Amino acid sequence: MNNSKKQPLIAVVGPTASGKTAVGAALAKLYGGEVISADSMQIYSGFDITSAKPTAEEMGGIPHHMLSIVPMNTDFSVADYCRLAREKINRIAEHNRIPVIVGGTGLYINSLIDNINFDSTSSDSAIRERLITELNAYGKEAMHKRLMETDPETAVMVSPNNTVRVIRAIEVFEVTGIKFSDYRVLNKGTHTDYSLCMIGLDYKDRQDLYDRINRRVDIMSENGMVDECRLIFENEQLKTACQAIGYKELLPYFRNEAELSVCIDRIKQNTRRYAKRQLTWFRRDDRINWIYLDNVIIFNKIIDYCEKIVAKSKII
RNA sequence: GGCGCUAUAGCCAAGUGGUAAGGCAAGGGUCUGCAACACCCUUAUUCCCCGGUUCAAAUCCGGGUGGCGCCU
Repeated sequence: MNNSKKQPLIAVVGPTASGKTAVGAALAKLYGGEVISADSMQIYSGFDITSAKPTAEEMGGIPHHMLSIVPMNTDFSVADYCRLAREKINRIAEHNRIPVIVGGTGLYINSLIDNINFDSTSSDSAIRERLITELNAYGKEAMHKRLMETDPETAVMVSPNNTVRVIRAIEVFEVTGIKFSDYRVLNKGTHTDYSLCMIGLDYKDRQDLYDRINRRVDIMSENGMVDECRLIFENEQLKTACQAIGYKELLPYFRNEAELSVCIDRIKQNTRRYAKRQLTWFRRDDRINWIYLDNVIIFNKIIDYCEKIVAKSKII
């Protein structure tokens, strides 16, 4: 009912290599919008080929935001993403244009549209470093036990092996004095600021997606991914960006510890697994209208489907 | 043609008389400041086939079939 007051927003989501880039740009063109990328690796400058950043041609003259906005050697987090992306959305809205979120990083997208609150300081790198030192000294079971004492709800949910989450939960408690389980509830967005239309791209036959992924890795390789990563390997001190698929699998090759073809196969495999994880993230969101691309050969057909979905959502 | 070795999941395998380890791949799931991260769960009623011995066989015996190696 008060949907009309909310900012309309289109989101194009899906696994890697499903074709989001082209669809996003086409929808932005169709509705007079601008694209906001939601990709945790395309955020970094450099890594143009490796992270499959849209080319100028693919952007088709449509403004794209949140691409190449931070140097590779800096830390970046969801909180930073939400803050910056909201600024962009507000500016686009002021010009009465439609923001089109396009990306595969589920955490970024959900945090943004579901209004999760990251404002209160609840991160402290000094404390985190100390906790990691303690983890190395006492072991993961000891850290998990410590979490169990202060916050059993979270401890039960998180395996002792999942040291990343265990440490974060302890960190939140030490910084804020609030249990992570309560912190989650407190910061949970109670509403969305947007009048949403979410479109998901996928393939009914998983093998079709995997074939696309394998092919794309070969193409990226032909287009200079290896040289791009080698240059970064030789010149940069990466922080968060060192997790990029493509980069980390090539490291053994740069160190003369593995053959290139083995590393390329590894990139394909890790990309496939990543796509699978993306799908489990997005599948649980029933706001998403899925389009299955298996037998769709003509691109405009996809856009026709999208148009119908957007019309039905009545956000515009 | 003769001799020897071998056969366990999609792949690599452990198991040599007591009721099928493990790894990889695959599938499903979790996710609130590193998320292209991290983690969790599932996956052989059966061990190439046929017969025998035994309370009990993937394991021992005989035969067959496939693979590998050597000899002629």
